[in-house]
Amino acid sequence: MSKAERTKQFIIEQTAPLFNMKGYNGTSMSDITEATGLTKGSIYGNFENKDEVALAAFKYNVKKLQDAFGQEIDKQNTFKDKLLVYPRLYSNYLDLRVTKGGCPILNTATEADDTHPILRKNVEQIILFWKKRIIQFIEQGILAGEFKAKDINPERTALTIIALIEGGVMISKITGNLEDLSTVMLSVNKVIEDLE
Amino acid sequence: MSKAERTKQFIIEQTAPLFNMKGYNGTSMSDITEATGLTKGSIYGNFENKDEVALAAFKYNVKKLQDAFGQEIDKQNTFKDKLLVYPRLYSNYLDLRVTKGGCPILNTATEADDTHPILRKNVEQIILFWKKRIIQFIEQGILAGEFKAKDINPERTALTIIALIEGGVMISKITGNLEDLSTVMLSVNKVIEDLE
DNA sequence: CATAAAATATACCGATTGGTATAATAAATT
DNA sequence: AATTTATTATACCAATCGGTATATTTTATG
Repeated sequence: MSKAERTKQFIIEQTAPLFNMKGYNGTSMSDITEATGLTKGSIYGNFENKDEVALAAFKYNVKKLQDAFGQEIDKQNTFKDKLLVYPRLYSNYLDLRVTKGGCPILNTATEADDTHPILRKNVEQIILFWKKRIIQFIEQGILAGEFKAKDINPERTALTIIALIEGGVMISKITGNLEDLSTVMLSVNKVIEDLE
Repeated sequence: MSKAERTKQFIIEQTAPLFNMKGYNGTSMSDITEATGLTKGSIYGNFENKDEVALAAFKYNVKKLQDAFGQEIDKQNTFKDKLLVYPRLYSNYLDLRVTKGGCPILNTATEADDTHPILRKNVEQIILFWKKRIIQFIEQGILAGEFKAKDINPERTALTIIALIEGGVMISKITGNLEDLSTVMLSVNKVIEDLE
């Protein structure tokens, strides 16, 4: 890894929590130079503009999320257990502070949906990818005989799980009560249990 | 209503959609003067600062929401029907454009949680009030014999309904697919049906 | 070790930010 | 109708915004 590549990575790592907490509009270039200890020349030598830093920070935060979940999902042998990883890890997600400032998907989605087309498109793709993954687990679970084939709507179930998670994070962050999130995760558990 | 009061109300009405779409940080004083056709002198003659405009706009958006739902809830005779108002109205909430830019609770919560203590506190109170209201409907429904007394956790059910709604709004707004929200609302329906 | 190339720092740009003092105007009161 | 009061417009403020040209320093290469 060249010096520039390392610096680029360093900038991303230092600003990712910033963008997740303060948002795109709330994070200024001086916030970025302050957090990294670097100067504007250095930042603009490694990134085209603020948009590129924000996008890289968002992708970094999402990757962190996906890595944590992907790793745990891979350990599971049944599709039900794979699905159950979501409520289990999210139950103390805010406590673990995987991504400081809450869920980057939720944060970026609500800020960018009406204002920032590039970020918007990126969040949309992440959500659609996530939905597809859950749908696949459900469909594979049906084929494997884990779940009942009738009365199951994989897409609806996937959307329900995602909505519960993101809504739960939102509630928990605003009340400051981490238990709210784990309470909502009990409902995600039930949704998964009801598949069989 | 005095001239000043009318102007104040006018400013709120014109800026409420702005704050809901572009957020607190994304809405500038010039956005406000442009949207109202007034000058800074007029804005600052009616409001202390930008914070006050934002807070008033948020409260206005929430009231609009509460009025629409409260009115429909009052029409219902059973507590189950009162609860069912939420999924029914939210099913085409984004289509109705009651509050342009999506749900003000969701938008303000995700922006303010780590950055804006005053707005944060206000959103928290709204959420707690909403939760309490749902819990009351459930408890009254149990007393009225509409819902079964056992195996029901009113708080958990309330949090689940709110999470589903807010999560559903977030998904629908980012995908641009209004059907996603109504799909998630089917799950809210089920949560309510399961109470009896 | 000298030199070329890459990376970072400095100093600046015009535009915009939220906010204010004061002047001009409109409304209410006598 | 005259005068006081309330409201709105104008003109300005320092600070910060995102961004850039250039100088300096660091790193890699011959």
